[in-house]
Amino acid sequence: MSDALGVVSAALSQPHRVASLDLAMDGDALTALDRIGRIVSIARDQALFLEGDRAKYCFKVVAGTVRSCRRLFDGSRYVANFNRPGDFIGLNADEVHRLSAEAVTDATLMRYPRAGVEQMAAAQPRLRRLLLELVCRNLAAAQQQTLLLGQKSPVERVASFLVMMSARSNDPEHLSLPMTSADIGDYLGLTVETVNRIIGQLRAQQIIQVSGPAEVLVKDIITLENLAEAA
Amino acid sequence: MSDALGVVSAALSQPHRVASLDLAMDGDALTALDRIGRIVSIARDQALFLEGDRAKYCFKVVAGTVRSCRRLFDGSRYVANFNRPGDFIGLNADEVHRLSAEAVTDATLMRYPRAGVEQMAAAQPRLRRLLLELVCRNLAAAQQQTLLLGQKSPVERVASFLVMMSARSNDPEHLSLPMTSADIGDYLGLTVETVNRIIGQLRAQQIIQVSGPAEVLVKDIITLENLAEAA
DNA sequence: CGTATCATTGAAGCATTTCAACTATTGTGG
DNA sequence: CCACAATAGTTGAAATGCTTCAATGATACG
Repeated sequence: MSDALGVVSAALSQPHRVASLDLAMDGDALTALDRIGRIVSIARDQALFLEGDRAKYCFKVVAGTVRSCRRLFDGSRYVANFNRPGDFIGLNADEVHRLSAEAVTDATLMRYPRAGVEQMAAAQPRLRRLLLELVCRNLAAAQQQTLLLGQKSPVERVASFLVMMSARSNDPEHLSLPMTSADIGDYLGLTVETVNRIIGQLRAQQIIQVSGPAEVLVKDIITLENLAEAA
Repeated sequence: MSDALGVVSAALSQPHRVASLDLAMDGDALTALDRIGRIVSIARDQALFLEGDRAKYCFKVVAGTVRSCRRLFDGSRYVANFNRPGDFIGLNADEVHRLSAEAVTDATLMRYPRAGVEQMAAAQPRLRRLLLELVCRNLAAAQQQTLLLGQKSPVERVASFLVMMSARSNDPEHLSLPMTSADIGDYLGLTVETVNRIIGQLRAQQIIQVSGPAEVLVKDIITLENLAEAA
């Protein structure tokens, strides 16, 4: 069996659960990791790695936004995650990446050789636990997404997405959505048109306000959460 | 932060990846685990534990089929997994279970105290690795399900489900589907009617054959795989 | 300044859902 | 062991709502 030291794309956490903050508490275990890391940069729409690539490295987003996705042979695309600063991307894959990672915006990342990470994890229980925690968090997020795609209506999906982004944002009222509608659509299992129409509705209902390109203001988080909740 | 020794509901693996077999290779690490386990039985439709319950134990299915699911306040239900013999169910949850586990059929399981599992894992690298492998496998399965729900058509979903069940079956041509259409529907994000209509189509096309209640014969796995594949 | 990409809006088509009725099966109590 | 009740599967018809197709408008970028 292959090595499975899963370092993982730390996915969007479910609402009402802070994802990054409690990670900071264990920051020292992660900064230790940084000793074997190297900064890499990547331009918008460039691939960090492709599905099927040998998983030699794993990454942590330092700045910018990255998407984990897969292209299907019929041309459609499936977006599994948006990765924001602090999130890990990488290799729960056996030997190869199961998802591609592409830069939504110009991005800066920390790159860690997987072998090194495994060595450190083997020696450091705290780091090990932290990495496991990340995998579990990702699993929870994936299951949450499963629920969203399987049971929620388009409006609920978009509302959930916004609530999720709000929960992850530094300022919960002020969202920056650097990804395109197509990205969001492929993430939520909807077409671009449907996503936009729903955002239009939410705007008309004064629930959100579009302040600029990629800038959204949440005016009524309560209503938004009510719309989101079918979970 | 809570303990996150994630032992995990080993989900249905994606097609073309054997899930249980390679696990047997590391069986000794798992049999060691059995020293702290206890056999428990559960009747059809009974809950092993509920979403929100304190996650004191984790389980391994010995016989029967279990579903991991969640009930939404609007009455609908979301089935995350079907767990078959050899699969682990349990606690990637922080302190509480995130999903309920209910018996699809009368079932026998091995129950392990989580604290004990964590102790053993801390001491045994092989076991640790094995459990991590299980978590990662589950994550992969959840992402696969995400793709299915987000991108695939109803026919593709049902075909995928059958291919998946075939891949997990001892005899790939002979499937036993103990779960109800409602279970399958909630798993695939479809209504009972749609599931049944599609199964009817597949039967009419001689791709499958329903030999008895809960018994399906796969007559044309190639076509089935073609129908399933949008991934 | 022009081009390519992305967002927006409209209208039509179609597939799944929803609703409803009926049949079959399972299980239970008499 | 039969009969009835409850659950599950099946089929049909209508409705809804998302997708698809198409065109326009806005924005970023060369």
